[in-house]
Amino acid sequence: MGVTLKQLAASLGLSPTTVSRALNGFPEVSAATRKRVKEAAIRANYHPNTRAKSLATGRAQAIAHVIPVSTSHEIVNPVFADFIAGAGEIYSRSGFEMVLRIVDDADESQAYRDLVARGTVDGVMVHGPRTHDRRVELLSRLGVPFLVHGRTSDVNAPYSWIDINNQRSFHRATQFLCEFGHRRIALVNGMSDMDFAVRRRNGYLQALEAAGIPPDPVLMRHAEMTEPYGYRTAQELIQLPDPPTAYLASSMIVAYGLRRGLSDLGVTLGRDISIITHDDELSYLPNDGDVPMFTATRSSVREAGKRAAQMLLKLVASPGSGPLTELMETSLVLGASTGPAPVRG
Amino acid sequence: MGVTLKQLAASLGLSPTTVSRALNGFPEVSAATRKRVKEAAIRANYHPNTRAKSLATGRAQAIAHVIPVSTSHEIVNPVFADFIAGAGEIYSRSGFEMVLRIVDDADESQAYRDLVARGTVDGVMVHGPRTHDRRVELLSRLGVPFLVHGRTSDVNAPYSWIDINNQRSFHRATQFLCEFGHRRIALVNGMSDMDFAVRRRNGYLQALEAAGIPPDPVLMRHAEMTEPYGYRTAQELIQLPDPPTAYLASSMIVAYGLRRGLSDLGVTLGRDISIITHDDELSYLPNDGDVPMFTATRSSVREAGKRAAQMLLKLVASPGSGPLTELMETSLVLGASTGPAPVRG
DNA sequence: GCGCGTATCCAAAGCGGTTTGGAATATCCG
DNA sequence: CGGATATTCCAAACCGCTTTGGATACGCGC
Repeated sequence: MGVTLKQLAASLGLSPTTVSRALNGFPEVSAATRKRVKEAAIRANYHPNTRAKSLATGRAQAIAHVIPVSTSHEIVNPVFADFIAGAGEIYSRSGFEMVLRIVDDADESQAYRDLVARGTVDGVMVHGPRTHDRRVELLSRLGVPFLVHGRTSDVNAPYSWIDINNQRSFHRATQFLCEFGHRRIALVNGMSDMDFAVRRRNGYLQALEAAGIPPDPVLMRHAEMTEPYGYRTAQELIQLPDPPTAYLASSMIVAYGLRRGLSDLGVTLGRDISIITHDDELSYLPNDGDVPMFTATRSSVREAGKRAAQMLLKLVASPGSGPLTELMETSLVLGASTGPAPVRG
Repeated sequence: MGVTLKQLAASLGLSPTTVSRALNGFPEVSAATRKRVKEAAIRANYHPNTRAKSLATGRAQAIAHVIPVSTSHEIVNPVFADFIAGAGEIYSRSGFEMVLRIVDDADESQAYRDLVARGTVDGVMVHGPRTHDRRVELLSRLGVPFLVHGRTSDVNAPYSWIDINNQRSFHRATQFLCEFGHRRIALVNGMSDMDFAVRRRNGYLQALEAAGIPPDPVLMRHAEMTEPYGYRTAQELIQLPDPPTAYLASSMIVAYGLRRGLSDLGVTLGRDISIITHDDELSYLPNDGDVPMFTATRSSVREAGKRAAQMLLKLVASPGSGPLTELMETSLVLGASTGPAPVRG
């Protein structure tokens, strides 16, 4: 353990009060003393004890990220890693700590209560919101600043969130495919209770309707976004009497699966069959270059993490600043995986 | 904020002392009182303030995970997410908090000093060790319990770690390929300064030597483990005058890239060319089924996270318990991506 | 009835900081 | 030079909990 304020003060022949004020930039201390104190602090490698400080000030200087992992489908969404990397950068710059909680969604409510009652953190980041997410109501009631990465429907109370424009993205992507003459377009989506999945489906359905294409339930898939899910889906759908000529994938991982499933059957992407995927710009799955492999709706989840952290810190600093919201637009990036619908034989 | 101990005590007509002892199971309190206190605590949704508690006890009840992210190669290793999910499960079961630090490796040393001097955590988990990692020495000197996920060479002081047997895994995998008649085996490895990459290369080299195959530097690749890296490598190596008939990949992501690179050239895995990959059992990249897609050296990184957390908690509980080490063996799982070396035309 | 052990509870002193309300010294001004 | 005003520092209370060292009351044996 390090030096305490008291020890430092004693070694300088000063009171703890003065040392505290000198280090925290209060005006009631002479410039000479402040300099002397600061130098001594560095020399002694003095760092104020976090717990004591936050007990005294009432601020925890920490943000919790609560990551739901249900026992049923134990998938850790790979976007968390990049989102958290972005947020962490902001936190350390602001002297905040990031507390991570992996929580089974069965006792999730208890986890939030606990976190707030114990005063462990000043704010909460909510991950993976579902369509009707009770956490928003719970956290509002608990009166702790929080920000949702994504949104949830059917909640009347206002709340702070950051999200990408899922609906518009998938609308555009679908529209783009329609303009290329595709009429059988499959939607390979995430779990149906996730809010983002619903919004993407809405965008998809609206674009189909605008193009006068009746939606086909067989072409709309929902599941955990793994690579084999993409593979399986491609292999299944291609056997349909009237198979899709284009696919919309909800993540790069799924898109890789689709691609593998299709190319195993000798299909050439962008000629025989088209794929558009959402691309979170995960660092180990870059979809870049002059002509990216996939045509994609692109948005950096790492950047979202940065902004989310900034917004949440603002909410913590001034709780009255009302609900903050940010809707990030995605860019539709043209890659090698799309082309006009093949002319029917 | 919740109820305080003092308030709870006042509402019961008891002293804070007695309430504290009642809740923490001390014997100096009557069964009747204890029952009364516990019930009141639940009714009032009382949770002891973490900061006050740990200030009083001197234990932070928290573990730091420090994740290095260098500005040069900003990759967030996808295994972190699953490792952390495993560790987090153990922590919450033991009432510990997980503090995450994303740290630029330039000021990494400062981050550890800070963390310890401030008393923010009781223990530190070290991620992504390099071959000569100075962090081990630093943390030993700071006198904080720590555990390395992986190992580092050339450190004389003993330290605690958990690792998979990288060398043995890649030895076995290489040997397996040799027995199938392969003599041109590429190693598509991670960054060369990472400790795991060195150990895997050693295993590979030893197996080659045992089989009487001189190593070819051209076939040994090192880079950040992205999918395009695998793709590019496959496309490059196949153009060699004497191209490899088998590949060893350091991760599923890289293996996917290799597979894509090869199948784009019309290669059939397991017949024309073989691939063995290391498989961390990432939840969104399952390599399972009756016949997994890839023959793989398999080891669950999530399980490693669990065990690592348990070990670190043990170190924190009894610092004298000496360095704890665990070497996890991998299993070599036969999949569809390997077969005998093709007979030369 | 007295002394003593035991059961039960409490007052007060920390833990390491911040912050309020002075006190002591220096500075200024008429 | 005396009093008002800054300037500079400090003692002590407090944040919410644990824990030491009693205090009180009770039961028991002699």
